[in-house]
Amino acid sequence: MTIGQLAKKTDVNIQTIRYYENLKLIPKPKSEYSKHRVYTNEYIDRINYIKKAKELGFTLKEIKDILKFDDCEDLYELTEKKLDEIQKKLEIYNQLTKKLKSLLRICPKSGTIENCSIIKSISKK
Amino acid sequence: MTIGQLAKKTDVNIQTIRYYENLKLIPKPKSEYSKHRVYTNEYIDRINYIKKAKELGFTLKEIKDILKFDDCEDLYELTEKKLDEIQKKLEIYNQLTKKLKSLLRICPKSGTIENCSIIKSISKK
DNA sequence: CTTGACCCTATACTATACTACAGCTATTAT
DNA sequence: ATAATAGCTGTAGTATAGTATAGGGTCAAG
Repeated sequence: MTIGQLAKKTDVNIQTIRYYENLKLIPKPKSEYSKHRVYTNEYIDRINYIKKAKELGFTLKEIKDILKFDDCEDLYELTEKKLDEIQKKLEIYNQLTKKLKSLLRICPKSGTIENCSIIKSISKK
Repeated sequence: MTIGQLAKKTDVNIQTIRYYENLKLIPKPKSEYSKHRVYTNEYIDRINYIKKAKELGFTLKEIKDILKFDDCEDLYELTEKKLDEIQKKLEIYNQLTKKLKSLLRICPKSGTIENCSIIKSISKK
């Protein structure tokens, strides 16, 4: 399979595949009879794996680590850490939602900026 | 007030203040008797305003726009858009939390990676 | 009037995750 | 055999929000 075909099958950009290769997220394919990269089907799995892990909130750096793990506990800890991070973000976004909603509720939606409640709220120290 | 004093009072890096000036988030201070930047107290307010707006989830680019608004409706719309964005992120993070929690629940926490449920989950297509 | 602390500009670097482009080469189809 | 298509490397650019550094200049105190 060429890089273009792999790109289509995984719905990932060609450049991105080469970028992942540079970051050593995927191995350089052995392309004995060609000067172009020749991929096997395993590469589809590998890239889908990376995509899945990204969806789970892992960074590329962390994914590189995951791919090297051979001890389950390390991954457990990383997943716990990740959950923690995400819950912190959740809290921030929950607060933000409340704040913005209340700003929108009290906004007259018209008039000049001088009387704008949103501006007033931002200006408060 | 010098830039160093302003930096201390607002708890913002000196370089960051100059960076904001470059982005035109804060005006160049008129420093008639000096070749250094001389700030008035208004600059403290301005920078705190920027910090507040950042907390509300606005990007620097958006804050620049907010600072130029003279119509309340424009800001209302931007705030609505921002709320929408944040709610989308909230949803993603909520789903992520559920997923990661269930991964951690079923993880044996020990043993080799071959039987790891987290890995298995990531590998699922 | 010198010295030390602070400030100046401009440029480069950080992190993250790509994306684009120039200039060239390989492969495939006709 | 030739042309079209696709691939190659290496470098640079994108976005976001800064931080760091080199090589100077300025200011205030003693």
